[in-house]
Amino acid sequence: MEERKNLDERQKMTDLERLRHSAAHVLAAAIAQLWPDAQFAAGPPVEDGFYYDVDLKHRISPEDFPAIEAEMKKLIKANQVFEKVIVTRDQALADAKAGRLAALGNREVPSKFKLDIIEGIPADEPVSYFKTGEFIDLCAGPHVMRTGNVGAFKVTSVASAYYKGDEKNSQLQRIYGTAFKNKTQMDEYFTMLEEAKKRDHRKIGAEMGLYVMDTEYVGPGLPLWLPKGTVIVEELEKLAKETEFAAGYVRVKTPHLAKEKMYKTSGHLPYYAESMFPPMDLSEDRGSSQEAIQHIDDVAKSDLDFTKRLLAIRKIVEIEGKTDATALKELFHSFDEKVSVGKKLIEDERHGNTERYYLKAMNCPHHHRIFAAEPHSYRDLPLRLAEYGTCYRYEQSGELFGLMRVRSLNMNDAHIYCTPEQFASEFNAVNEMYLKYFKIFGLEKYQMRFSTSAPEGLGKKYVDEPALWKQTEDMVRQVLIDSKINFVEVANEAAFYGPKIDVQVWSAIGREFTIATNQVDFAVPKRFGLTYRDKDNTEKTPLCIHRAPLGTHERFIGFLIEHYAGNFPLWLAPEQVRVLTIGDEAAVVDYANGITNELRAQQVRVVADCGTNNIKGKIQSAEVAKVHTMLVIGGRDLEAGNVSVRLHGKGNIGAKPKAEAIANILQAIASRQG
RNA sequence: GCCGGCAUAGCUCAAUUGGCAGAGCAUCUGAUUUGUAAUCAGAAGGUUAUCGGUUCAAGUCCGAUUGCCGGCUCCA
Repeated sequence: MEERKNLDERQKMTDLERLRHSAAHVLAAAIAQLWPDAQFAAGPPVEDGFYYDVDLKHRISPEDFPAIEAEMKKLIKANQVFEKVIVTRDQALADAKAGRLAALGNREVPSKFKLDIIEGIPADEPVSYFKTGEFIDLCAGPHVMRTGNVGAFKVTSVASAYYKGDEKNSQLQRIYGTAFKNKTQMDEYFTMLEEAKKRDHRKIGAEMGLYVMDTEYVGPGLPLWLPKGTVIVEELEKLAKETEFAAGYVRVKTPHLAKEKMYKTSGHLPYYAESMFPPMDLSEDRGSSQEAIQHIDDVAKSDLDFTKRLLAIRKIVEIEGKTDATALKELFHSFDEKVSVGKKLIEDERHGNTERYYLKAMNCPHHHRIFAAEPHSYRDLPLRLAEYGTCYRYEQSGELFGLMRVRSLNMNDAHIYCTPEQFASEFNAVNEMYLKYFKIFGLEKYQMRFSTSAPEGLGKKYVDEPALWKQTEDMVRQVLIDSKINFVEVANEAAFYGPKIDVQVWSAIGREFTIATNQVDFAVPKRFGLTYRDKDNTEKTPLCIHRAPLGTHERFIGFLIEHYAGNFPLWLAPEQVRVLTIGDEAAVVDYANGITNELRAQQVRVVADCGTNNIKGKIQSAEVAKVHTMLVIGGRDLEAGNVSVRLHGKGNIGAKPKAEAIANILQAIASRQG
């Protein structure tokens, strides 16, 4: 559920947010005009505009937008004043019951969501309305002065959302719109959207042949990297490996799955099981499990009242492997006799000869076992284990999104085991590495989101180690402050094992992406009993830093596609150079092939186009394929020992001696520039 | 997973009230011998996502399934 903003925070709204918030009221008033029985929930400004959640029998569709916009236009033209009215709590409750809130007049049914919201307003906060004409809405403000201040607006889409974001609550229609001071700014916004659409990684990825989703044979969210996409994958790996090698990392390789014991020990199962693929059961003797299920089925049949709960247990036994005795007691206490048999079977199963394997959703436990494989002295630390590890996460079907949200992912992962004394410099070095990468990719805008725990989550969402939480959070905060890195702190979003930093970057067209992560782990190494021998000859548990500066191949490349609009710099370009001949005279073709071979011998990704097509056609196809550098070769070039260089999107830059052109290409690739 | 929308050739899109599935690009064949963003001609390409239903007749109407898209919740 979204945190409720207090009045101080509300006053901090920017002018644009205020305008959009007001536009949301105008939208609600327009909808109330068209459908008087509409029940409104909340209508805040959001990043690109605003929305209002409404409960309405009529399904609003894009076909309704013109009518809604027309109503809004009338209200804006009327230039109604946003009039703030402070009311007593009783008055507000009475009005809500009379259906008067978020409405044009009294109604037969109460304004149910507003009623609920009033009840949630803290006692020390005043209750206020905003009135525009006959439309009265419960609202703390702030607003613009008049509806006429909403200069330009558009209703953009409709989607569904749960009341207060909780799936247990009723489902509402969320009407999205956007608003700006004037039409010029709104046009700029829509131009940006158009640009984003053109740069959509799914579109460009398909056009350039970078990856495909074979949902029929492989599965949704499981991308296949085509040869051209694999080039990018491997160039990024090369960059990461070089950078990590220089920073003192060592590389390891681990399998894609592990026994259940791994994730029971790590503590991931209770926190993370939902996000993992269901386990593979390799038990030699599955009898007990089958028997338990059979028994439970029989019990279920024997008493319909309990069917539902029994099926829930059956599911737990069958899938989750959770056989919590307390939960069983609670559910079955009135069923002692029947249940005792089932319980016994389940216990047998738990202690039985089970072999359950999970596809790994993260690499850390494997790395922990590598740490555990050999004894360590404080002299070995920090130990930095790096791996481009393939993980599998069972993302909900509705979450999958091109390369940005997938079920198989390759993480630029590493785990740094260090002493508390080493922590600050190690953590800082990781942050420095991020900045280094940002420079290479030309990312000017970034922000680190520092996520901390919340006291009420200890023992539930987070491991119950209050002292360690405080200690590590303080350490991280200090590093961030000392290094003057741009960061914001958000409470209650940490990983279960420690505070974390998510790195947000903005692409060339200003869209935000969460790319990388950097997490502190003071809990899991302890659970695996990892230790090193310290100077004082005692065994101590190391701290662990999880870090993934390039996130996953999948998301990072998705981001890069948009960032570069598919026009990759030379070092990343799937096809770096294409040699184009003018005609197919043998001498010209020989010269072209010679250049092609020379480049290929230097590891340059080069293709020769020596066919009989005319040069315009060859250039057209090279440009469409976003080939970075085109070397055009005709009789003139052959005679002079030149090549004519043409750069994608930049046009012809003229003839150059062959050796010079090749040297320039090699230099640009080696320096990862251009 | 939930709500809503969508699904026609490799890609982008056509197909009148239900009445013979079609075009451009890409592909293949041949011709064209060309100086910086598309040379010409021909061929091939389809159980209209899948399964079921209504109908004399279904790409078109109805139902289910799968996938994708926009959101919600979640997240690298």
